[in-house]
Amino acid sequence: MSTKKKPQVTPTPERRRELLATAAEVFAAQGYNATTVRRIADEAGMLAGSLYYHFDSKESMLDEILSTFLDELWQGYDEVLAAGLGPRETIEALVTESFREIDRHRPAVAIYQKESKHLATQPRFAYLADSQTKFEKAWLGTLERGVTEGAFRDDLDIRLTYRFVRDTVWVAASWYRPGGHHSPEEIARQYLSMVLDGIALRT
Amino acid sequence: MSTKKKPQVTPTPERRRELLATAAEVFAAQGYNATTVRRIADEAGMLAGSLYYHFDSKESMLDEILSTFLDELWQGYDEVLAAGLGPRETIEALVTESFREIDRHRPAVAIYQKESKHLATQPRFAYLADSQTKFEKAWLGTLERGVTEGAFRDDLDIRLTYRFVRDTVWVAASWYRPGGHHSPEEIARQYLSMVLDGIALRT
DNA sequence: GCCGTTCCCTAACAAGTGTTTGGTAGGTTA
DNA sequence: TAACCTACCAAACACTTGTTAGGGAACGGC
Repeated sequence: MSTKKKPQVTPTPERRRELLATAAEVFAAQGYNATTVRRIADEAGMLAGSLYYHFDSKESMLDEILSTFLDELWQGYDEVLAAGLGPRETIEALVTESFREIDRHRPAVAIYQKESKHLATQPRFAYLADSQTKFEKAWLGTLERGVTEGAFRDDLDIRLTYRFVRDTVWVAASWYRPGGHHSPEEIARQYLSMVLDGIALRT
Repeated sequence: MSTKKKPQVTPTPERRRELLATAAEVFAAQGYNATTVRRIADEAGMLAGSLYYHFDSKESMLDEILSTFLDELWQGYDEVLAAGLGPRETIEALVTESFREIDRHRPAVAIYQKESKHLATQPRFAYLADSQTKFEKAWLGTLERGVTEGAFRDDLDIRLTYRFVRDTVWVAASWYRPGGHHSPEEIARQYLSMVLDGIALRT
């Protein structure tokens, strides 16, 4: 009468990632603080207390979600930055890589967008602030290099430009859905086209 | 022995706006769900229960903050849309007006950005969904008109363009601080310059 | 002086929160 | 068969949450 259940849900390291994935999904949808561990457990088909067999706190789930994402992000970024490309090509590669990360870690990116600002003040999440500093150095540095080398306009406030480019890319995580009309690369291509050349028709 | 207190803090309708302003500030900084009424009361220099003399719930504070903001926003938008401007001029006016609203209602905008998505599902906040529909109609319509009239490029996914423009503008609320280097109008000018003409140097 | 209004405090409530403890079904190993 | 480990459940814990009820100080009008 009862629904048949798989005798063994999944091997242990796999199961952990599954639970983190569902937790990330709920965190992204409802917000971290608005999400109860009972809700996560519900979504995972178990009871709240059972989560504590796999993780030692709700916060450590969030921690693992964010740090895993950032690790992979910087793996990609560092590769791009070490390639020795020109400013324009570097920006293009960074934007493309960013959209790939959004494609792979959409919930994590959404959580990062919403919560990182006030999380970064807590010691446990200090790496968020570190990452942001590193992030700004990479992007802003590339833009500045682009201005001196004549690739980018010099009549704009460079910090405004930085925030402009940064935000346009990462906010996409709030509406992006994997399996949509466009691939991450296609979205990156069009975004780059808009950011670099504008949406107005050249006359 | 007790600290001297102002006999009357402020007249009654003024006081209400003061409390909403501090509440909005805390909501924006910490997130709505992460904010306790005790924290708001603390910031306002009173105890939690005392807030309920002015408002009947925490949710109604949020409601009033958001609806007040949206009312004023649409007042400005409707004026622009009724002016009968061309597509490019309409976009310029909408962007400028948006940055003015961010300047005036920064906390409300930040809250709206973070919470509107999952608030819109609740009946009480149905007006958020309505507003978003109206918003999309105005912006997307203007962009489409601009494409057919030859003001904007026709080789871009128009919905992608819409989200691009919309996001670049409103995300600014997350970093904007009134009294900074640039006025809202100056920020709007530079943003429009980037969105319309791009950040790459024309050759 | 008395009354009423405004605005806040004190103290508590019930519901919901993250977390812990002890137990146990089922599989694997010896 | 016995011992053991994995992955979960059942039930409770301490605490925080939004909210309420009753009271009281300050002040103005009469």
